[in-house]
Amino acid sequence: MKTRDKILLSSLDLFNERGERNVTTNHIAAHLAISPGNLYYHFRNKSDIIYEIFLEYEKLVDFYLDIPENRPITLDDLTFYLESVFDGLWSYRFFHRDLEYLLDSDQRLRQDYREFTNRCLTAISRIFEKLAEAGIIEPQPEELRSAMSLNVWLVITNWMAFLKTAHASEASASLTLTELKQGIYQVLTLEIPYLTADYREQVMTLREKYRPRFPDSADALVSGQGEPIGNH
Amino acid sequence: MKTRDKILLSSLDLFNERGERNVTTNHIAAHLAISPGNLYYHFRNKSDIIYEIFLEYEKLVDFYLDIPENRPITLDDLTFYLESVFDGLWSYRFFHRDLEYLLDSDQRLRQDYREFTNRCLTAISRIFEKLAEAGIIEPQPEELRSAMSLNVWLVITNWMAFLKTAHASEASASLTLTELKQGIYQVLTLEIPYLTADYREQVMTLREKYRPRFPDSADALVSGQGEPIGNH
DNA sequence: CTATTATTAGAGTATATACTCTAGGTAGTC
DNA sequence: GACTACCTAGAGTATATACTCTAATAATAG
Repeated sequence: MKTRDKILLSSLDLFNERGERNVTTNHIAAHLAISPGNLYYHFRNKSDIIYEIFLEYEKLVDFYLDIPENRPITLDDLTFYLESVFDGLWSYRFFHRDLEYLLDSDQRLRQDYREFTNRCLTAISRIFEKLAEAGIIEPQPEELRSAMSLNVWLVITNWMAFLKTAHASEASASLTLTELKQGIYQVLTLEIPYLTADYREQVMTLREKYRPRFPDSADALVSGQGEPIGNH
Repeated sequence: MKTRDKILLSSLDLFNERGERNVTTNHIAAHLAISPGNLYYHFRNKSDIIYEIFLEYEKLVDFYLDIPENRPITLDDLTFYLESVFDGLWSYRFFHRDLEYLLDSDQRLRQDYREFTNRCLTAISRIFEKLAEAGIIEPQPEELRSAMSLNVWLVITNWMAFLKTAHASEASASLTLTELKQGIYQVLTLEIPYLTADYREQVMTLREKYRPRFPDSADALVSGQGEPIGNH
C-alpha cells in the first residue's frame, strides 16, 4: 500500500480512536513509523488529510443513499439505508465529533459539508415519500416531510455523541457498533405515528431488534423499560 | 465585581464567541487585562473554570425544568419550557460544541453531565406525561414516551450544531437567538402526531411562530417551503 | 548505466499553551 | 503602625504542535 493511503488510513483510525483534537501529525507519523517530513511530503497540512477523509465519507454515504427510482421501496430497503448510514457513521465517527472546529478551519470542507447535508436531507425526504408511495407510511405534506427529515438527520448524526456523553460512565468505555445501531430504534420511533395499519406490525418488530439494552442501572430510565430486562 | 466572577463571565463570553478550543487561559487574562498569575490564583486550571460554568448552566436548566406537580400543565407552560431551554442553550452554547472533549478531560464533569442528562430526560418525559393528563396530547406507553423524550433531547441539544454547520455558509456568520429558537419548530414537529383534536390547532399555530425562514436559497429545501417566502 | 523524478529521514524551528514562581501590593484589624 | 490574609503582576518554563529544510536514498525512464 502506498504511503499516502497508509497515512489516510492511520489518520482515520487514530482520529476515531482518540478524537481529532488529540491526534497530531507527529502522532500519525510515529504510528506509521515514518518521519514527519515524509507525511508532509504527501499532505500539505492536517486539514488536507481531514478533507480527503471527508471526501471518502461523502462518497460512501452518497453511494448508500442512492435511491432507486425505477421501483417501489421496501422495508428491506429501509433497513439497508439505516444500517448503511450507521455503518458509515461508525467508520468515520471522529468527523461529527469535532465538526464545528473542522469546518471553521477549512472553508472547502464547510462548503462541501453543507452541500452534503442538503443531499442527505433530500434523500431522507425522498425515502419518506417513497415509503408513502409503497403504503408503508401515510403520505404527508412536503412541509411536514422536510421537518421530519431534519429531525431524522439530527437524531442520526447525534446519536453517537449522546452515547459517548450520557451513556458511558468512563471516557475509556469503548463504544460498539451494536450500541451505535440502537440509534435505529430512535429513528424508527420517529416514524411510528405515521405507519400504516398494514405495515405497523412489521416495522415495530424491526424496531424491537434495535431496542437498547443498557446494562447500567443508572441508564434504566433512559430506555424506560416497563418490564425488567434480562441479564446478559 | 470580584475578579473570580469576572473570569467566569469573560471565559463564558469568549468560549461562546470563539469556541473553547480557541480560547486559552492567556486569552482570558488578556481580555480582562489581568495577569495569568492572577487568573491561576483564582482557578487551578482551565478545566476548573469550565466546570464552574457548567454548574451555573446546570442550575439554570434545573430551575427551568422544575415541573410543578400541584396543577395541570398548560400550553403556556410548554412554551415557557421550550423558550427557557433554548435560552439556556444559547447562553452556554460553547458547552455542547466541545462536549466530548470536555468530558474526556474532566471526570467530575462527565459524571455530573451524565446525571444532568438523565434529569433532563426525566423532566421531558414527565412533561409529556402531564401534557397527556391535560388532554393536549394522547397518552402514550412509558416505553414510547422515553424514546420520544430522548429524540426531543437529541433535537434540542443539536439544533445549534446543525445551524452552524449546515446553515451558515461562513464561519463568521453569527447565529442569532431567533434562529436558534427555530429549533422549537423542530421539537413541536415531533409532537404533531400525538396532539389531541382539541389542541391541534393551537399547537400548530404556536409552532408556526417558530417556522424557520432561511433567507439563503441553498437552504430552501431544508425548510421545504411549499410556497415562496417573502423577502425580508 | 545514467539522469531524473519520487520518496524518505530526521534534525530543527517558530509559535503557542497551560501553568509556575516570586515579589510585591492592598485592605482590614487590633 | 504592624500584622495578616488576600490579591495581583509579570517574567518565566516545560512541553507540545504544526510544519520546514536539507540531504540522502529508491524507483524509473531512456
